[in-house]
Amino acid sequence: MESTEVGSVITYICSSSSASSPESCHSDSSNGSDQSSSPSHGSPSVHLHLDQQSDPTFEAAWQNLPGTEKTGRFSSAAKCGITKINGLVLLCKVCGDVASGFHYGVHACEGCKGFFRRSIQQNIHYKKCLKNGTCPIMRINRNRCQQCRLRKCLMVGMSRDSVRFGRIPKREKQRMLLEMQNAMNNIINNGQLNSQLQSSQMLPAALSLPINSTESTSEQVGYAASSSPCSSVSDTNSDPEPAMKMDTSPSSASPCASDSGEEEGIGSGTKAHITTPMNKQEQITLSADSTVTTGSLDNGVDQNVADDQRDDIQDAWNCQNNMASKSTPVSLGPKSYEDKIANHSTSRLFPSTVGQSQGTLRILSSVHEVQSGHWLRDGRRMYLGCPMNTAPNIDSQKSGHEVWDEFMHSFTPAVREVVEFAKKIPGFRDLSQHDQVNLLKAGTFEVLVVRFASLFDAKERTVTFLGGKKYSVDTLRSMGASEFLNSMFDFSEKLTNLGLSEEEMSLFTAVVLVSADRSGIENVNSVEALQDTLICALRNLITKNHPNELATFTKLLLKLPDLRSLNNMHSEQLLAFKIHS
Amino acid sequence: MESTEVGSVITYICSSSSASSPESCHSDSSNGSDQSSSPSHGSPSVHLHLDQQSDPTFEAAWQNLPGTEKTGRFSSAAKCGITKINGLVLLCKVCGDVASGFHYGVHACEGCKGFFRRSIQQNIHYKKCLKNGTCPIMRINRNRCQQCRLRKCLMVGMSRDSVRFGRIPKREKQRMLLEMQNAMNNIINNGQLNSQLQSSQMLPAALSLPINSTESTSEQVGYAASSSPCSSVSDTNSDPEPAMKMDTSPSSASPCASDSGEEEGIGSGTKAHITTPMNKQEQITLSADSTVTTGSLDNGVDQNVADDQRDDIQDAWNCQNNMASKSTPVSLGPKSYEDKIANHSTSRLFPSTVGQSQGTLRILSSVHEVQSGHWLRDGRRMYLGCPMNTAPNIDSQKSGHEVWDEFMHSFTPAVREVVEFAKKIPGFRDLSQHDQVNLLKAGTFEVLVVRFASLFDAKERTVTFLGGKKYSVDTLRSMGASEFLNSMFDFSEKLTNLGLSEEEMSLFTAVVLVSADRSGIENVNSVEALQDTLICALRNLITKNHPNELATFTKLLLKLPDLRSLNNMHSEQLLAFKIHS
DNA sequence: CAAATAGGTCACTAGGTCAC
DNA sequence: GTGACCTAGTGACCTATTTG
Repeated sequence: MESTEVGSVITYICSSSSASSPESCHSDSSNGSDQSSSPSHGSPSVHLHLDQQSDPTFEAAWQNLPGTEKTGRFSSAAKCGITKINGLVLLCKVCGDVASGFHYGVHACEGCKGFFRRSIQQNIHYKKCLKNGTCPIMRINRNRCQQCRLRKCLMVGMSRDSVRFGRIPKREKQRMLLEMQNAMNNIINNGQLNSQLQSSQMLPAALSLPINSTESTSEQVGYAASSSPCSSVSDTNSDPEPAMKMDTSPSSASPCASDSGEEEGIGSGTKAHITTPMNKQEQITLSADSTVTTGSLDNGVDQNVADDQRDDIQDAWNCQNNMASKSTPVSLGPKSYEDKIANHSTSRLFPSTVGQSQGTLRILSSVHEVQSGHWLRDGRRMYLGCPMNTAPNIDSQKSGHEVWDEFMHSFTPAVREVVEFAKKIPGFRDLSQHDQVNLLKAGTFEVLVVRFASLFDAKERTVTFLGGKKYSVDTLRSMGASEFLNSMFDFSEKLTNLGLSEEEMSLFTAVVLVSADRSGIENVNSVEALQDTLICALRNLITKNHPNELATFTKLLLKLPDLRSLNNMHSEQLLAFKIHS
Repeated sequence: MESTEVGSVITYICSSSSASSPESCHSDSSNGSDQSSSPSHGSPSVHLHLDQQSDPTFEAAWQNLPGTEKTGRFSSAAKCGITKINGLVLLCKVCGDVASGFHYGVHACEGCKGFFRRSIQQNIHYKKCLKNGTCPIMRINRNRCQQCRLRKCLMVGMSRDSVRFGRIPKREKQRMLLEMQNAMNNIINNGQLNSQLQSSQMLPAALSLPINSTESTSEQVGYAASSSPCSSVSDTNSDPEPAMKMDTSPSSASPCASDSGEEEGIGSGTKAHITTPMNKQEQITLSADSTVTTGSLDNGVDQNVADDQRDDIQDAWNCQNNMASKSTPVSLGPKSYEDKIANHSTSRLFPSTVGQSQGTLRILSSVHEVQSGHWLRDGRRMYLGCPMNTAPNIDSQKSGHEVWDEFMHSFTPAVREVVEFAKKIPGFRDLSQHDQVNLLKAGTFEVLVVRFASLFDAKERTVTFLGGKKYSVDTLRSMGASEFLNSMFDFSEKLTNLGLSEEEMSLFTAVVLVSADRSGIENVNSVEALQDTLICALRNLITKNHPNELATFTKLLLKLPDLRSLNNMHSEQLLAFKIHS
């Protein structure tokens, strides 16, 4: 059921380099192997990765695509078990695995093809599903419930009657191409579609998209998933009020108050205030509020904040990801926050010096590509692995699309908040754009961890999801990433135990961001200077508020390396989930 | 994380003996029925026994292999529950028994497979381990502690999500085979089998092997590559004097002096003193020191240090790597520090949940495996990428073996020193062995970075290698890893600029070690308590020595996240170099 | 013919069984 | 409970067949 829906989304993966996958190619048809989904069913849901190798026929259409440079390496593409259209790797409509072709009327992988064949050939009646026939069918669990798998096969349109033999008619190919182009265009030009894409891209989305998370009523806000589709919002330039309250009011003491006078406080100008849900109540409030907030979602696009820098940052980001996004809208897709994080580790893992021609290498890089493109179909996967999500997939009976939608809504605002928050940190905007972007790229996750620390209840061993539901660690653990979870709990517990006030937390958060990994920073000295200022302010603030200031301050600083480790674990976890398809 | 480490080892076990289990062969495919590979995750750790029966195709290639005597026992190999690749019997990643296949994402024996299945099917909660959850899991004792066995299963990556059905892709098989052949060839052709293996194991080597780094004349020392092959050294139990001076003399002020009296100093008992080359002179001094010390190396196997715990740690390590090393000497090889570090990132990258059966996945996993197997032939690669080496390979005209030998000699002492240093940190040995080992595994690199910071001359942009030669950044950069290099320079510069005294440096180093990544730590509270004590001592010391103590102290703490990032970059760099083959 | 797919094959594994 | 065996599947490859 859901894969398809998801399917409504097109997953374009930019494989700049190579062919994505792997495997042994054995089908000669390389390029244009597309096949569309002629069949009514699902064509729209073209799951695919953008692969460089493309069919000359369509080449023109895509030539502008970033990362489509042809290396010629796999141009043959021939004999690949992978089905591509124009470099777009198609995914199995049943389970999301890489499709090997158009089987029984649907793009499917070898596994689902074989399964369906056996099922109909022998007219097998599988034993009843134990879960009411609601099992999600994904690559990793497709073998757990045959009944549901078969149901899914039928649902997405597999049928003996839909078999298509022989070469793909040019017409169909053409049609398919058009369809894809339209989809692409929509993504590019349409504010809405965006919502889907953007959400998937997290950060960029946050940067360029208005969240209808709407203004925050008073305190906690918007993190809760707003189920209202943001599709209605088309104004990409509008700058909605950040879901997180960026308090500039006097109510929040200047974080940089430097009473001790040792160093000067940070500029008295703007002050960034990040509202963090520290207590249980607030936690709950959070959800409640968001709901409230949600009410005004659609209309609440906040145009007030003139955001001169937003675009710049977005651009910078694009540059970083070197996707030539501007010219090729499609590229927007892959440039996701998620990607960012993943690339984080990925890029380090496969530095330029590496991803060469070697077999192993090539494969790895291709995986990289693939993965980067998986944001869509892997949303689910990420969803599975990220406790920050609105709800674990376990109890989800929603369609993949709904789940995805929720997921995206739950995160976009938060990420955007981080960006907004950063921009209000005195001195942050004085850094070069390049450095601002890099700090955000490296530090957004860490900031979010700090901010959501209270959602992890170490005593009860539960995690309150952004949607307001609580889940036990065991439940979550069953979804994997247990080590990461443990670390998150440990961190959250320690941080919470410090009992920081909101302003202290805000200032600490600023320090976290400015302390992000320095690799890639142009002007390290500037960043360091800013960090010094912030740290000084933090120390002063804590000194003022806490009796045993030093200990608290020190402990706070010691949280930085922990955050760094969590960040790394998360990157790897993400990559894992992405790859795990 | 560690699961991998485990894996990282390639165990070539002479099947003749082992064969613990085997027996009933039932799979028809006898010979070539290997499976290898693929596996992702863990595979690297291709644990295998060399089995005689092998695929005729490859037979020739391996016939010379040591331990390949044919017993004929498994010659039939047909219908064996044993998984082989080319005659190499794969071992269970959980207990070391002979693997019957790739179960739940990991090569496992029938026993562990069944155990894991029952555990997850019935969601059994085993009763708590009586030994703190530190039970080593080996074939002979795997049934003694269910909790630990399950933990180990999870640790090595077993997961329902990692199931792989169907046949193993040819490519992967092929690749795996090649890897193994290379490794084997290296082992076989290279006389210094041991030296290679050992060096490749770094830490273990350091722990168990006497270094013949020979005496150093007066200046540069010990770390300097001693070209003498250590193969001659057979006394594994000898305990050479650590090259780094572990000063217990009063000369070095107690690092934990707590004048301020805010907190108690660390126990007045043992004091760890690490001599760090901060200035050029000292740099030399360092060498001198070590030299001096080194003088007693060959003969001076320092037996004084009654090292009761050393073996324990070694054992723990072995256990961790669960290679049944004891019985099979060869297995010792792969358990390397290098591997450790690499696995660090590797394992995180390809967690159990990941390495699936799917194409994309599978490939990744195989890469993972492959890489793990690279410890040997990649030694060179690491060499290339690590500026800490005695000399960059650029000017090296030596044979690969010599280079490798040098490399290993240059590092072994340093790593050993870290271990020795750790043991002298007041309170460190009070931690559980498991935690001691994990802290060392996670923190050794960071400690070395701190210690060698002065070797990076930011102003001149040169790096003084352990052999005493200086190289310009540009020269080094040409070998890749420039980002990493830059970060190393940045870090070193900042650290050096703080102008810390030796004792401050030592204490800081202790803090670094105890602040290592906590994931995988059993008793976080103990570690934290120790850290608190050390930090307090550090603060007091700095407060005493520096006017602007707070700033210095704060800056020092801010170095911790930087170190963490460097550590991660290094892991990735290592992995990259390894993969880059 | 070349391009593509249905179906066949069989290397492989999850789970079930049942003697210990 | 454990783990050697067995069975029902699973899915990577390959071949036969269809179609442009």
